[in-house]
Amino acid sequence: MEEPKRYLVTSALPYANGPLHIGHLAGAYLSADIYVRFLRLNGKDVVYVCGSDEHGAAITIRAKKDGTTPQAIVDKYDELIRTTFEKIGISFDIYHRTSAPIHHETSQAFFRTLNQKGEFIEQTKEQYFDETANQFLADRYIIGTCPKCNHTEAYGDQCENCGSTLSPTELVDPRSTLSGDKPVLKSTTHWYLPLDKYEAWLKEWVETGKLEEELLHYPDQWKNHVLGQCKSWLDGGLQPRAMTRDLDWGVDVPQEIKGAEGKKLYVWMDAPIGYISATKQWALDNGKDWEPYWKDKDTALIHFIGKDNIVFHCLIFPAILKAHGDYILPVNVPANQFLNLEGRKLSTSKNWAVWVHEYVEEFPGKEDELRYNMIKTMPEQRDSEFTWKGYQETNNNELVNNLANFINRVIVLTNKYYDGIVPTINPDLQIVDSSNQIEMSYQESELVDLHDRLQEIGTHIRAFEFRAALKVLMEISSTGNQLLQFNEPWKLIKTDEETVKVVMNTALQVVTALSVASRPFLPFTSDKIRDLLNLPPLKDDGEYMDLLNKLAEGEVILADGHQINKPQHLFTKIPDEVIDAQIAKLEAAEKANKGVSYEPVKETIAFDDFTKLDLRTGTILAAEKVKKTKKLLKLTVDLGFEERTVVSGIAEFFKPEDILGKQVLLLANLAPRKLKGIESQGMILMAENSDGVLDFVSPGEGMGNGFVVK
RNA sequence: UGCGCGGUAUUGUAAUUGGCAACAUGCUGGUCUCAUAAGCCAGCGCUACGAGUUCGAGUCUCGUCUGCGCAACCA
Repeated sequence: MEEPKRYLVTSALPYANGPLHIGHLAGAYLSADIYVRFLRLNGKDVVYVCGSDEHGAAITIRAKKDGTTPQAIVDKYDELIRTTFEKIGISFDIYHRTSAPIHHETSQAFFRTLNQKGEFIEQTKEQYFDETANQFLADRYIIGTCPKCNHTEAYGDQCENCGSTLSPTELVDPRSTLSGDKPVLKSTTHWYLPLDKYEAWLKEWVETGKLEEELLHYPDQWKNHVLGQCKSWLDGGLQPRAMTRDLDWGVDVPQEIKGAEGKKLYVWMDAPIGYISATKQWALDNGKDWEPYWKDKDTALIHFIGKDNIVFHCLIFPAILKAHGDYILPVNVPANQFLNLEGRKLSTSKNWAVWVHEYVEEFPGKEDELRYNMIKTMPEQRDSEFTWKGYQETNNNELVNNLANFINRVIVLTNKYYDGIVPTINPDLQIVDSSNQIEMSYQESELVDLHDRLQEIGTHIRAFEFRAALKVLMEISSTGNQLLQFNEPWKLIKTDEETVKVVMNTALQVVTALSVASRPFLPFTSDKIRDLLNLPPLKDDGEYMDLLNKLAEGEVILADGHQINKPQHLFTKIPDEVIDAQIAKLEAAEKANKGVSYEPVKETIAFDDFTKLDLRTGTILAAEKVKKTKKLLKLTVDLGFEERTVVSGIAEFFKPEDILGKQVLLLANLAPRKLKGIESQGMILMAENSDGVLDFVSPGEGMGNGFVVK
């Protein structure tokens, strides 16, 4: 494949129901930002689009909970996310929103075309319906008792307490979140995308890069885990997937289509089309034509996402694009894995996160410090980890001691020796080369190295190896330090002023190169270095390319006689107190969050209701894991007068051998029910804390079996 | 339970086709004094466990343990 004529780069649309945390940045935004900044610096035609994903059931529910409207929720978070991105330097060409009219039109037109081409199949299924609210209920609108852990507030699609994936019909005692009533099953019709029909070409396209004999991408350039996950889905067989929902918040199914009343587009149909509508808006704003970016085969479409979105961007969205026709498919989907925080998973609901909007408030002017650390530990191939200690170390050891210190040394010496004017040199003089430590002319040593390293950075960035690229950037700074060390201009100045000029001029060329090469990673620092050198800020328009060309021609990149500015520190050390405070904050926030998670006391019951429960003491005689389950144990409990078989969802907390002989309380008159084919005759009483950890509720020492609890 | 991606020095991360396991940090020693007590030089330290294929395995195969994700099952 040839060099593409233009690039369309997307980052996953953030969901507008909460602020951004560092995991978002590490997943889909920093990497894309580096990539597009680099392309722009090489004079490429690139458009980088993103926007807020503002539809879906979660937002309506959030609005109801907060006593406000969905629009108010998305307005609030769209604004917060938008400004946060801007402050941390993510350089979108447009940050759009899916609530915009142009998006509604675009996604409806897509649906219309697919419908007209007969790509959809209509299917009728039974779904819960709230008769009071007079509407069908999305999975998230139904809560009930989790069949696994008996958590009473489980959602229709998932129990947040035990993490089980559920379907609404499995919930015990389902209730509608709208009215609180028990919903009824009613049939509803939806439009399904027959992914099974596309499976063959999707498989060939993903695995070989070929579609209808045309090579569209090289699979070996895709990341392992991306290919792996696609294969996993493809091998498992794709199923038709509903592209519509019964909701009142989202993009309407085009109303002229029969049966469209009350139907909205499924968010995963809606959201990726947001990339297209954002591009359209960008084109309108800038007097451009959007179509080549999506329809011309010379365009490289690249989706930056987190690993949770792989299937949507590698299979479902391509299927939609191809079913529509005329559209190109992504040439790569460089998904990142997940970033952990201090050894644990980031969690919005548990408040275990570093919020980016808080970071930029608390660390003003330190945007690049966060970017640097996150690029360095970016989860490119596997999950990685952010720690405050690590953040401090990379800042102090690498940014301050290496990069900023080198630049400062050069600026200080230039001011001291030459009043800040770049010295004119005698090109025949030799200096000590930093890599070979032998005497060479400055041309053949440092400037050639510099050229090679700059090119190497580009190679890495094009291969989505951002950590590796950053490493090479720091090597440039390291060799700068070596250059000064080996030549010792502060000594040499006493004996050989002419050679010192060569050393300093060379060092200034290195600093100039750094001002450009640092740009994709550390945009704010790039501006600061340009200012120190008294050069205009980069316009992100081919400067990297110009620099490489000049170096290749053996030309200098900072001219003799140029006046630079006075020294200023680029980075400062971050002391322990600041780091300790952040760690304390993290723990406090989590604790505070825990404090509010007590379950509310249930409604008052009469004594008679209590006496209906027959609670008995018993001893666990036998325990074994129920096959093919993660959570279930089959227990045999001795009640003195009889033995009971009980299936209990405690396998995640207790090993069978550890609970033999354990005395427990058993609800003995619970109606038996079958779990994985085993009849469970009762329920073991467990206490559960806010982390979902279970423990037995046991009688004191020496109590026999079979006795009544009252 | 199945599938996918992982497990590398104190810590964080590397390692095209199998070929001397690298970088940063850390620690030890040396050295410079332009610089933000920074820099530079030298040294120490690692492939989860067990087997197999191979002249040669971090890399390939099998098993065990284990982290994460996805899916299935699921009162």
